[in-house]
Amino acid sequence: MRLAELSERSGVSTATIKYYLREGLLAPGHQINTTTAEYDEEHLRRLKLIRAMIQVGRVPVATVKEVLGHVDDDSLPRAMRLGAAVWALPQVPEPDADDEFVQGARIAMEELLKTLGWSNAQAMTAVSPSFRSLVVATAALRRLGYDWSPETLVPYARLMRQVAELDMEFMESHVSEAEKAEVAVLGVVLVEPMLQALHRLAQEEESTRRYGFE
Amino acid sequence: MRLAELSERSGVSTATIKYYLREGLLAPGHQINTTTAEYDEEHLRRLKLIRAMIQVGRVPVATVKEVLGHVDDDSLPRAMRLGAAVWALPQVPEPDADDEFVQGARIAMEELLKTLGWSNAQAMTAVSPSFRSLVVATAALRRLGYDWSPETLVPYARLMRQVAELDMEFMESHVSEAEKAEVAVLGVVLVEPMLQALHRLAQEEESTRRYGFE
DNA sequence: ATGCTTGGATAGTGGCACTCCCCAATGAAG
DNA sequence: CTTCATTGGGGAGTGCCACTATCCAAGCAT
Repeated sequence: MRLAELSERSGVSTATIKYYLREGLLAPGHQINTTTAEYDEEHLRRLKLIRAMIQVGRVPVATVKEVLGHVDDDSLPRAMRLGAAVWALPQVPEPDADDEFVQGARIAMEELLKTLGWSNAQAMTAVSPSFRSLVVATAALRRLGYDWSPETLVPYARLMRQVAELDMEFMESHVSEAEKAEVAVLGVVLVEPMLQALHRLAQEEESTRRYGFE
Repeated sequence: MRLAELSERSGVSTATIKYYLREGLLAPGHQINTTTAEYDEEHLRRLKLIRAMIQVGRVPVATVKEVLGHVDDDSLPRAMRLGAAVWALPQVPEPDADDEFVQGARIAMEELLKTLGWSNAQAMTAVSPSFRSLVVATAALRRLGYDWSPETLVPYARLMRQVAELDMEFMESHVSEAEKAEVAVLGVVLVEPMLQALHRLAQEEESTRRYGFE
């Protein structure tokens, strides 16, 4: 298939596909001659994945490239590919380490992981971007005067652990379909917006159930 | 307090505060004369909230204004203020209604809400931005060949319902502190990044527990 | 009197995700 | 064989966003 067909079947304009090719998000097609390149089903699938990451997952173009690089890195075992890909996803900016709220939040979150017994996560606290996000969000809440303590977070964390178990089960049941770490990346990039949407719907539902429209 | 002090105590540059004032995010200070305005603790608190929404919640400036407008709308009851504020939050763009995947996803998600018995959410399917996000994400997954059916989502939705219950409990326990709908907005804008971070940490933990570093 | 700070306003910056336009080569149609 | 739309490639331009910089006249503090 040529560029025009790839564009039509994916719903992405040729100009944008060219842009992705230039940025190295999409592998070049098989070059037949100076003015013709052939694309296959794998290109189409990859393009759909890229679009989903950008539009649904709101992942920046540069980050998509990095994430896909990790996904394709055959030298890494599966769990590490997922880890590397997730670590590349955009997170909150580095906090000011001197800030008292940040320091307090960090200690509280380390305590949280200890309480939960998440030993792997505990070992990663110094470097994990997810842990950093957690600290930054907690610090922001504390700065606003909310005592967001480990005890408050423990039930949230246990629920998210159950969500992660569902993720893993979904992955396992689909390994045959696309055996790459792609499924894992989708599990983060596309499932997160769904969780967010479900969370907001659940809040509306619960809020209406409790308080009605008073 | 004058502008300089507001800047120092919030960690936001005077130029940026002026920008927020211009954009109408922050109420003007009490004007003493042509060249002096006085700000109070409420301004400081509001500024911290704005910063948290922008930096941690990644909410665009224009949206922050809209959300705060709903939060301050005394003519609405609490549940509706929360709803209005959440609806103003950025969501995925309007999907192509003609797309077959979008249509299929919409039907599947309506079925999901029916199964869950979320009657309020069900009544809102036509307009709720959260429902739309859910449909768009599901359609993207289906387009990639994953049969993401209502049955797969039910356990996720039940877990998010439990999360929403925790949110409500947190809100109730803090009504005294800042009785406005502010707490509810925080519950969405700041809790979501925390949930996301916890989700990713839980995935890492669960992935390592199951597969180690093979 | 002087020099710094104030609010107010305008213009500029840098990043991002495209989008437009031009090019020479080419393959398809008549 | 001639026309002509299409191809991949590349550079420049666009629109939006969140600031950021600069200028200004008025005032307050010393």
